Amino acid sequence: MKTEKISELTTNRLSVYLRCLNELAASGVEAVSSKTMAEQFNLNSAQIRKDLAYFGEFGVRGVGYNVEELRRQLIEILGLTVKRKVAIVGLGNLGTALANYHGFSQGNFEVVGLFDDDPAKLGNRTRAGLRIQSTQALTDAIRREGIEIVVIAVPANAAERVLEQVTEAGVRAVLNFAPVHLAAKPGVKVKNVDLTISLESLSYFLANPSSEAINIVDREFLRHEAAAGAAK
Amino acid sequence: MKTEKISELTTNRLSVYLRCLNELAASGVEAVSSKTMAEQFNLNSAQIRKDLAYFGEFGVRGVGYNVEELRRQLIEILGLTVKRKVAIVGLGNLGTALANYHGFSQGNFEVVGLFDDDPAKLGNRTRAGLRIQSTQALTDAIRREGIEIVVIAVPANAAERVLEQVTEAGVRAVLNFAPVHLAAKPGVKVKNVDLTISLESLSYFLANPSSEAINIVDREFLRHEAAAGAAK
DNA sequence: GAGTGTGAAGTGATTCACAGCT
DNA sequence: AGCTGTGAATCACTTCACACTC
Repeated sequence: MKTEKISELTTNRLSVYLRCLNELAASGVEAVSSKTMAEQFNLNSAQIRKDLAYFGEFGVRGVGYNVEELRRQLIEILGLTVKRKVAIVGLGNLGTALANYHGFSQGNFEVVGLFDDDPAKLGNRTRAGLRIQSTQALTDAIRREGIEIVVIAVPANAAERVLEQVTEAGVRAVLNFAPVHLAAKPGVKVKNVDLTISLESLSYFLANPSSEAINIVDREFLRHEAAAGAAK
Repeated sequence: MKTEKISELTTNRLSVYLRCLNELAASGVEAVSSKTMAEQFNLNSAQIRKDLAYFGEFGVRGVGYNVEELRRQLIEILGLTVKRKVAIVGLGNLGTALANYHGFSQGNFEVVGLFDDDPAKLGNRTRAGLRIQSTQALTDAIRREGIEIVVIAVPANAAERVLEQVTEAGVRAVLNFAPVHLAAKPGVKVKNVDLTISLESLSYFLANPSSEAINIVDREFLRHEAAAGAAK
């Protein structure tokens, strides 16, 4: 076990390993080797071992990893032992979608607040029965409810302002769907999901079929897309 | 100008540059330097110059880049001169959201088909007035309408099957929202958007505040998340 | 024999630094 | 003087290969 800095590429892969272990556990499999897991996502087995070794010695030489135990360890490492409260800001099409999206409220993340500027939307409810509130109530709600993650689904020009407001209120984790680069303060993490980049990347590929270079495509599985930029 | 292999990290950044140039053009700015652009997304100016230099010599030494011309060039490079037809498969919460999502149908991408297996959904219409069709009609529609991009928004266990079907029908670009690693055939590009990984990544950060290492966060802006794995 | 944990080597991406053009 | 284009240097990530344990 080392105490180096952990790359986000590594932690992203931990999520994937966890998913894999969940399935194995559900099928009653008790042990698994890095090689077996590696084959599932064309990844190198050494990479899996290395990723895990950053956090401890979870395996048994000659045997492999105990599925249940490794699963518990990953849950612990990823901080999934506690439920995180989530607020969604911006209830346009995408925000509304996310509010109704099951995988979102499911499991370890619970959407507890919806906020929008548009007076016409106030009071509307999503399928889950949550009421849309004014963004003026956001700061209060974050503090009162202990909201840890904010999803920004507002137009690009409003995103920076929302980030400032929620950072001010003490939020340190933000999932940003607005197509802008947000400059986060140190200590605040912004993950970006940029559908335009994804689509244009596909467009590039369609326009330049030669870019298909098989070995590259392969290796690019699981690089992460975009993480925040702290100022300076 | 080189003819090396272009990394997806580079093409993702091209999208960002284009966005920036669109704004500059809208504000009437005529020329811009790599340094100015770099400051906007805390990126290194050499990286911008290098990214662009893969495709040609667009700048003028001592002066910078002409906004309009570089914009045109990027549009050309990214294949955004033609409109790409898009189909969405899986009209659950997320798929429906995407179908109604404006940024999607806007600009260079046009959603022309919605497909779902659930008989109860058939015939339903989205805001834009599109009818949901059976997935049995998918293969036909792809060929008839010239659909180039398919968005997969079905549950994890159905995603692989959809990928096979649309690949079979000739689609070479796929945007996958299902939380699984899809093994694409060579020549087919799959971009993954995995909200679970994003959320768990934020959870990891909340659970391990020490992971905040400022210089790393900075550098991680704009790495891409996950691209397909071709078999083998 | 099988499979982990890990230094060392290899590969790829970013940044530096500067020659060369305007 | 200012800014591009690019080889060289640096840095980060992945893969190899093997000592070690069960």
